Amino acid sequence: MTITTLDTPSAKPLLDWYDRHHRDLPWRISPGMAARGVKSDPYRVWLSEVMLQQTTVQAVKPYFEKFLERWPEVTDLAAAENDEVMAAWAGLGYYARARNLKKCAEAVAKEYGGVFPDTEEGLKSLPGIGDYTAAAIAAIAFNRQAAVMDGNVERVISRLYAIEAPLPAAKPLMKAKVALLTPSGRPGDFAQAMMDLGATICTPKRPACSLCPFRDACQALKSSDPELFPVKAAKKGKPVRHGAAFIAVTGEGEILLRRRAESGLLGGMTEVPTTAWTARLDGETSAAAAPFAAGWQASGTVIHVFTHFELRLSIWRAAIPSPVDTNDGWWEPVTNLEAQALPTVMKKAIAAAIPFAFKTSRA
DNA sequence: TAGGCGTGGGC
DNA sequence: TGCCCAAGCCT
Repeated sequence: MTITTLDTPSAKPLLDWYDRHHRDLPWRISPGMAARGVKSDPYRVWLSEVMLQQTTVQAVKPYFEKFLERWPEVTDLAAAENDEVMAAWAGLGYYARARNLKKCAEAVAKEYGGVFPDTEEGLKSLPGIGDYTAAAIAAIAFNRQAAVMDGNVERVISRLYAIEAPLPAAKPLMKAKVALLTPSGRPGDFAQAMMDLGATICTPKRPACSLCPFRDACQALKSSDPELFPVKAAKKGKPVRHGAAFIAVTGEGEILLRRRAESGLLGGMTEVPTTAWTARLDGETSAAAAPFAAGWQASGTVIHVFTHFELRLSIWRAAIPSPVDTNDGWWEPVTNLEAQALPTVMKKAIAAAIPFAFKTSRA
């Protein structure tokens, strides 16, 4: 790979654009404040970056506020109960992030005396912090000249240089371009400016090129169509899996819940009893697979789409007078479901059998 | 390395 | 409406 500085534009127009058009976000120090010496809190930067992994700003905002209010410092999070953290994360998705968040907080508290390491290498050694997040924290919280590359930056760079090679193979080339473009002054603002640009101007569809600070330098705009970039490798089809979920409700208004295995899909989260989720549609989706004998009644089907498969869950409901002894799980009052670590698919399953179990109809 | 790993919004 | 997409990480 040959990289030259000859075709590298200046970062100054981008930084000037950022000074005027940056987004105000709960975890962000505005460039004006930063220029006056206000430092961003590494804990807040880390917390927001982990939450923002593959997750939209709008989805993250309420979770960030909730976590910060409940656990104001990394040492507070380190001392929290795992179940509390998982319940607080419920609904945000990619639950391995929550497990790693807790592990990371504990490592920072115990191994680093409650202070985040200030180098990419040190940060990357922590659970849940990879290439992107390590560079982002190093740049934003510690003002290090790290090459920050996320999906936004990939899009901006691929267009700026009209990179024809498909992702993910083209990543090293793109990262080298980012490194050349990253200024030694204001590296954190540069990283955030690239991401704001990708989120608001250099969007996947219908980019607003006339408003872009790189409009004079952009090779895709000059010689092609920016919307054609980045080029991506072909995707594969999404398989369908089937299963059954069982919602048992006692006369006292309790529901049978249990805890999923610690690792894997929805690891460590709470669920209602379900069969295995298999590719085949067979007897396993019938009431014969229920956790105990009762008058199980079909209550429709819930379809939930995960990243790599579509789940069709047959819902079965039973009203029983009092709790039944089961090998695992517990009986939880329906009025206390909001406090459980229930992923969205489980809220949908419960809502299908008990329409008023949750405040919002969506789940 | 490529696949596992959630969820909700936009078009 | 079915897809694409969103501040990726881990194995």
